[in-house]
Amino acid sequence: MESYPMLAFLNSSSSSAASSTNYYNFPFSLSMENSNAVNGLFGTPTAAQPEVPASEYNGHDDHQNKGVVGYEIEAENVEKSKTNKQGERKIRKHRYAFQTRSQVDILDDGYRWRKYGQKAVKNNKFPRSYYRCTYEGCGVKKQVQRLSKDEGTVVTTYEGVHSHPIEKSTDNFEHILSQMQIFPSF
DNA sequence: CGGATTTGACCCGCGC
DNA sequence: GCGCGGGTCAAATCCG
Repeated sequence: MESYPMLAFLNSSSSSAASSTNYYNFPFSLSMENSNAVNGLFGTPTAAQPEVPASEYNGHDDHQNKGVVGYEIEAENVEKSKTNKQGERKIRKHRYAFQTRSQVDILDDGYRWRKYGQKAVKNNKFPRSYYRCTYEGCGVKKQVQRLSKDEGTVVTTYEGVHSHPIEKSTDNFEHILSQMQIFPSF
């Protein structure tokens, strides 16, 4: 539970932008290029908490001094057969929750998202925003919520895998980092 | 004008 | 069966 895979990922993979200053551990953004890598990385059960409902974050924050916390949430079965009530396949989607510290809610990871909903969360004065990837055929979703207790903590939950390249250049990665203030574990 | 956002309604699963 | 909470839709609105 103490070892965070994204650290290894940052070291091994494209850390060009982060090479100059590597005191921050930025989980996604870069990794979104090849979600498979993320899938493999997080496939290893490192987290002690298998599935933590997002609501758990609010009242119970056990993130002592970790700037970034990432762990896999394996959803049992996310079946959304709203329109057609036929026999929908029970596709189990992988969900990855990243807990970061940022002043802004929108952490631009290079993909284009369209906001499609916003709901108030129980035990949280901040709402949760729902985004969907606008690429045709790409049903990747993400939701962003802010801890009411720690205003500076933002939890981003990704759901699904992108099946297309990134649209925006990764040059703005440093810009993304400028938006964030991540506190190292030590 | 076109695409993104806002926002209340609607839907659905679940627990009582 | 009903109410609640979470997730999504969609019409109105905003904005570049």
